[in-house]
Amino acid sequence: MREGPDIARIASLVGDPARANMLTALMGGTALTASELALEAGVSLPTASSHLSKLMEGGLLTLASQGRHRYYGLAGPQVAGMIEAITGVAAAVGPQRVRPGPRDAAMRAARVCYDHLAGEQAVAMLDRLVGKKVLIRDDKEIRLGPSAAAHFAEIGIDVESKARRPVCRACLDWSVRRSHLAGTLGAAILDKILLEKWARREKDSRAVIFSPMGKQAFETVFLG
Amino acid sequence: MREGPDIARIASLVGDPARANMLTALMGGTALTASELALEAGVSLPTASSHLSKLMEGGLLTLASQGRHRYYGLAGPQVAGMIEAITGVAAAVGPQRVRPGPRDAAMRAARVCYDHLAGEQAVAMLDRLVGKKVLIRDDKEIRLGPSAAAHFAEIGIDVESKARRPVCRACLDWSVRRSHLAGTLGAAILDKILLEKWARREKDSRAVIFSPMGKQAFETVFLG
DNA sequence: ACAATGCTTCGATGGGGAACGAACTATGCG
DNA sequence: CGCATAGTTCGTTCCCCATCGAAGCATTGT
Repeated sequence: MREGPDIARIASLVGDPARANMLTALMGGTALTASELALEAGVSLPTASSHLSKLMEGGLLTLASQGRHRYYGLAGPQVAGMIEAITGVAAAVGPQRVRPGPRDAAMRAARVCYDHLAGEQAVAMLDRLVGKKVLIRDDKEIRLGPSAAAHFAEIGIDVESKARRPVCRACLDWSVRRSHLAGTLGAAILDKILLEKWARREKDSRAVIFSPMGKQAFETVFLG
Repeated sequence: MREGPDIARIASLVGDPARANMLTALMGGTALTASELALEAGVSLPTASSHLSKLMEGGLLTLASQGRHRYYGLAGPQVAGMIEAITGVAAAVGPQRVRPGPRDAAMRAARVCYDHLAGEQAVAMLDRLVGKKVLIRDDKEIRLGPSAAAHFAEIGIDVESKARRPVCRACLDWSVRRSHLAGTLGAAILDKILLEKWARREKDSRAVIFSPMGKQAFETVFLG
């Protein structure tokens, strides 16, 4: 019978699906509110709150209170490294799934992540925006570049942040293992994509299917 | 709501105390039988068997049947790395135990991590090898330098990689929070240390105790 | 002061899974 | 063969904890 660092305690904190989803969401590097995390995890607010207090007690999260908002974030790089290690094993061991069907391919290409676009398309888009210096990537953070307002106004998107929620946020993509764009800007872009009918959402799935013409338009506007 | 690699599934496997004890025991690097693991975990044989089949199904263990004995071992370095990462977090946030005992000091100084050396000694060694440009550290990756083959041949270690496993790999050290050397080269070095009797393994522990002379020899060869 | 929002606490419910004893299978030994 | 050792499977019991609705605090806005 062994003793030492209580590894089971830490692992079991990550071992609940709701908590695992929350932690994965926080891997983007930005702190999120309890409500946002409840959405990410797919549980009610009371349930999320309970989970969050457990994660706090376990030392995996930090809390920054700002008025009536409470921003939860990962406690540090060591915790992030642990999540990444677990994700690595899960990814290595997981693909026991029988042949990735077309749905999986579609999911990898483009899917909804809460309220914004994720997948290869989304990662390519963020790369391009950063390449054109419309957005500026600092370490793990993303900010608007000087030309951002003009650039997005042309497309018909207002980058003024009405809500308190950040305009830009990096969100880690599990299929590509790189960041894509979240935040109100990411949400606005997804809205536009669906509004212009460049793509439609697959029913009962997070996959986003672009029409041939829609893909062309998307690439012209965001990857051009 | 997120999807992707099922991290909760993997984490919950580690999240049970009995299973966590088994995995920790297997971090020593040697495969153990079901009965031995039942003892380590402090559970009955049927319970242990049930846990082991779950760990097998989760892909965390390998099984080698030899007659009526069934030897369970960690599935690979990636799994070992994950356990180390979790241990690191647990040690960092853990209930700062009243005064670290001598055993803990020994563990911090040098211990076995699956099949290679970890602890302060191992971190110092990697630093020195990188300093001498025998190894080259790129971001998170470690490669052989031009002089590596000659350098290790002198010591009696062949750096030719026969297996598919990488020769060098960085492994995060929970006690020092820095990387040490894993991979086939790391394993070969541990082999040499034990073969030359520079150090012995503490019974029922992962600690590696250097003799005064052995430490001297080790430092001459690897830190000189 | 009152309403609205964001979040936590409380209490009741239900399901999952960890535990063990007993019975069963498999390998080795005389 | 029969007996012993090593492990797994089965069935039962029991406890922990994830879940949600309702109610309670706290902060902000009007």
